[in-house]
Amino acid sequence: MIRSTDGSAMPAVPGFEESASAPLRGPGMPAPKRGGIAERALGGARPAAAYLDKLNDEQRRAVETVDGPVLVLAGAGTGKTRVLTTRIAHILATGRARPGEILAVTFTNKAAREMKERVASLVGPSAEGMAWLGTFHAIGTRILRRHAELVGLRPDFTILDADDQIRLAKQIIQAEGLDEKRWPARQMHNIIDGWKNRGLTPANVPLGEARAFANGRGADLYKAYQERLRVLNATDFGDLLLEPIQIFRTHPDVLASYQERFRYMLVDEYQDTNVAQYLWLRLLAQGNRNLCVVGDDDQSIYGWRGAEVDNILRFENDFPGAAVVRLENNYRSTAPILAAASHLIGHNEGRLGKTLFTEDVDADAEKLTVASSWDSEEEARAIGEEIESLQRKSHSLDQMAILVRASFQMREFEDRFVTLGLPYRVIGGPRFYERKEIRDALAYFRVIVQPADDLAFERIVNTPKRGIGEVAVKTLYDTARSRQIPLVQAATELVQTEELKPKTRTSLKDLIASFARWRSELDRLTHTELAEIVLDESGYTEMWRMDRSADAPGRLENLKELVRAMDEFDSLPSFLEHISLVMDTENEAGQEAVTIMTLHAAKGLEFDTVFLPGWEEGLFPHQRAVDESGQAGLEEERRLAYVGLTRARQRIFVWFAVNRRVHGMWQSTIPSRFLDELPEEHVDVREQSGYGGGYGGYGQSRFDRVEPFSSTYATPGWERAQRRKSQGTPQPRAREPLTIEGELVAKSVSDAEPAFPVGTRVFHMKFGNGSVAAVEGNKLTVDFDKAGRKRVLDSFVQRP
DNA sequence: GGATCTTTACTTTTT
DNA sequence: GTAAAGATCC
Repeated sequence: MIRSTDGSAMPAVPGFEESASAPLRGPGMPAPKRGGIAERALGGARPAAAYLDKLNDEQRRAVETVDGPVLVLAGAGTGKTRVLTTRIAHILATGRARPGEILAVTFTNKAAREMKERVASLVGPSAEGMAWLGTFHAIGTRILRRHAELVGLRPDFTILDADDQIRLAKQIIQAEGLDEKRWPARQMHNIIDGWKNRGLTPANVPLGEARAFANGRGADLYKAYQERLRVLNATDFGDLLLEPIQIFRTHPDVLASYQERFRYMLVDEYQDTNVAQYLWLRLLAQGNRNLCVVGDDDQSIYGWRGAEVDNILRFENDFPGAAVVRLENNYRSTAPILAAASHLIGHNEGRLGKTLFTEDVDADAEKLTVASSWDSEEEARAIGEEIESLQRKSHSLDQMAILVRASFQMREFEDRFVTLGLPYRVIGGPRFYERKEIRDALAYFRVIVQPADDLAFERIVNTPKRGIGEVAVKTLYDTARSRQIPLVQAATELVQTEELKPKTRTSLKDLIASFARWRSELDRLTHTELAEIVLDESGYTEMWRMDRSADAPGRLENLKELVRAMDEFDSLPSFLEHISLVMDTENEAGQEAVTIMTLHAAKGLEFDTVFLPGWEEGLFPHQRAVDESGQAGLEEERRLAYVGLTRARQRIFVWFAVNRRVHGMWQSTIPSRFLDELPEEHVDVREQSGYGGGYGGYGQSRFDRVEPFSSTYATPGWERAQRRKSQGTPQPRAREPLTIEGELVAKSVSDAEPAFPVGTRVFHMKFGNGSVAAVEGNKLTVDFDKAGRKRVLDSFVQRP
């Protein structure tokens, strides 16, 4: 995110709203209830201990139980963030620790930012000294940079994002001569990511799992991947946690220094921690055990990316004697909403168990509305009408949200709202820094700052098109790989030879010269000036200006936006450092609008009115969750429903469509089992007429039983995929000889004594046989029998 | 090397 | 149905 030097949030820059991340305190994140408890708690600086008055008994206990392990089970809307921030304020106010001695960890940058702001509102500017308040990854990076050399990295290592990781995985797969179709890079990335989430290094991946990928070579590929990262002086996101764990384990003195430094530790959203994060925390907490974790097992919805609800369930075992505080007093929702949410989540087993209650006894509180439509288009139309009707009763659009299970559902709402002229905003979708043009531009900057950044160089070497095609890139790679040098350096050497076609050679030479020039101007120009020059001289902006496609102007606008965003930082490296971790931009509040987002994205937010469409079997609970994770999957889906319900302050509309288009085919649906898990006494079933049938009164459900649709997955493609998965796959043909480490070392050592002295007969793939006329380091001048005199690299010739 | 055709996936997604 | 990535053709 963009922040000014004093740490306050900057107004969002226009254009950034396309990034569609949740606003800081825009419509999605409303300010606390006017005159409400939260607002009073936030009300400016006040004498010490006054902050405690604003808490209820349990919250106060959670704040004041400062020493020793504490588990705070905070239900939805029970003032979880307030407890965390007040606790920090309390520790500071009572002089137990200085700001720099508190470790406070969150999952998202947004949460970290909010926490810092709220602590600042309680304790004033000293909150700025909280250097260790941040995301797991930000703090991990900080630790790793300090001790990088202990794990074979330089302190200026680059952090690769998912895109880079997949490309790296692809290179490994190719280098190993595996069939890219059978073993997709994306899958390899997922597997490695999963291992890293579980704290597994290549050496301790369970044997069975290591075998599952690439005919038993899964762990080898992981190892190769890690080795590549070292060569690139890079880490991926998983390493930001794994490497510090490694350091802590192998260097007790380093661990001890951190255990001493962090006098108090706090963790937000503990139910979302994965094994690696758990191990990391446990190592740090073993010192003084002043660890306070806050979470809600009922809101654990990230199991699919490695979160272990078990971490929260077994906290008391890990930290015997832990104080457990339950926050159950809900300040957000009406009684019927809480009753519905509690009733639904009560169908899950294996909970720590909390019962939310509210002191708000509004006799007029609305029941939940459950309604159905003939199909998904009708559903969007009906919800649109509902929104307009609320709008006429002067409800703010900012206070309405449509929470969907899967992003494809958003489209029908968007289509409908465009027709109606109803303002909406979509949260989620590709982020600003994930856009192609932004990533391309960043790649240029990365190569300038870090010439060894091969992934960045490869990305832009032929973007815009400059005649450096597949063949040329492959030649670059071969050279780089065989000599263990970065691509840029390989390119520098290759252009001095005649390995490449003259045209290719010239443009590669130009590119390298450009990079050298830009790099030399790094100190002379401001980084924004340089950025503009780079984008201009490289022909990158020109490329989009020439592009006649509809989105080209928008992309140019994004590039301008990028340069504007860079202005907030004081140097190119600091900008790059920032964005690798904080791929996050502010959303301006702008016009009043309905929010459309996924249930996952909605966690932590609240709205007066919440629409929950698509409650159909197969979609919600999602078929795949049930198929792949069985009961556990179903329970996670139910928690997702719980999260959805508890986002609402006043009213909820649950919707389902009788027919929905699945992969382009209309299919009839079965109403979600979750509908029947809502308490009847708090639900108004809206009888729908107009599509025949109707429902209610007959069948097993209160909702119409419709023909079950044939499983989506009974399609030929799916079956093929299943067959492929289950079959033992034969070793695909080796595409190119494996480059073996020993050989490589031998080659680079050979520099001292030429492997091909003058007069040696050599063979070159392209130029045929010839004899060496001169040797200059690794460059040979060879008189070829047919092709004449050429300068080539020694790694391209062999003895005949 | 670039344009065009074909194939494939298609839940959720932060860092 | 659709969009993006990959393969194939020119």
